[in-house]
Amino acid sequence: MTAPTSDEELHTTAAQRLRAAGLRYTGSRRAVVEVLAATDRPLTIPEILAVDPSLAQSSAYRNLTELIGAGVVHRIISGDEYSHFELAEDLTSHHHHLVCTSCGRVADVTLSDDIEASLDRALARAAEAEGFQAEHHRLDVIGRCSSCV
Amino acid sequence: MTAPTSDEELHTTAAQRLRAAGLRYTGSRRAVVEVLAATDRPLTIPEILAVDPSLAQSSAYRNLTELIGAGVVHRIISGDEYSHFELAEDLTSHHHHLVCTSCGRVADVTLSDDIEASLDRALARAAEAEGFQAEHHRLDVIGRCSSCV
DNA sequence: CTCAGTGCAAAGGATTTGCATGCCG
DNA sequence: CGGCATGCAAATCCTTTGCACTGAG
Repeated sequence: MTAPTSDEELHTTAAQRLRAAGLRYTGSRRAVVEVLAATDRPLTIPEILAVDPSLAQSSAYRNLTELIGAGVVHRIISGDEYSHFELAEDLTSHHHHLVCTSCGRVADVTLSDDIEASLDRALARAAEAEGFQAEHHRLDVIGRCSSCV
Repeated sequence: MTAPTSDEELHTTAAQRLRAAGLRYTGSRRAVVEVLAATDRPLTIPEILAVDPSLAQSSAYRNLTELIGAGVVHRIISGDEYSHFELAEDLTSHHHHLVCTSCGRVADVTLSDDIEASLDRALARAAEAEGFQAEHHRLDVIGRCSSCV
């Protein structure tokens, strides 16, 4: 459950998780993971393709779907535009998102551990009261980024 | 900023907000608001149309868009399916959502005031550190509802 | 060889939009 | 009357899928 610290470790983990799902860690899948690892914010498909134009759009979509299924990548549905993709939280660290209502850009943000802990407790309690089995939470801040003020 | 307590007050507020945007509070717009007011969870377009089959799909989409613009309705992007719609928070009360990964159903849930307060402070602080101007936050719990365990 | 992976193009599906008509003010 | 509102159908556009081909084991 420790987050990998090196790129090598990241790819090893990714390969393991894919293999566990009966899938291969191919060159293009590794390329997608590398693009996501090289940035500090969730990217859209067009952004990923812009970074590595050798990737085919359909394969990018398909590979991201597989990577999500294998628990290597996480998908963020931010709004009316493209989905954003980032590495799974246990490959990076628990964080949340700042979503700009103007340009759609998404940035990462972290909260202090004690806020997270009390939030988790409160959510688990509330979910249980509704007969819900909570798996995780999603917390986004909606606003304007510095370029769009 | 006080939440309306009666249906009458709700419709008055809705009409005011639309008028402020140069729009009319027509019968079908009122019908949409009534459907949303009559339920305790966010609904999809098909669900809204099922409750009131006299509504046309395109008009429902268009009216919801206008109502969102006027601050009467809020849109929830839950996942790969339809969007969910509910009355704006200041017409109901601040709450969050339990999203079922299995059936896509969305339920409302509230947290204690002190959790909300400390969360707001933490988010404002974190957003500011990123040069973000926070407008509001969105917090969803992802999990399984009682029917889908 | 076998079967997953890839790329192209076409299909899918929720949402939006064009256009002619209806209706409130 | 003027202009927003409505409904139908067609268009959009992100995303998924069919199919034939390539490549790793």
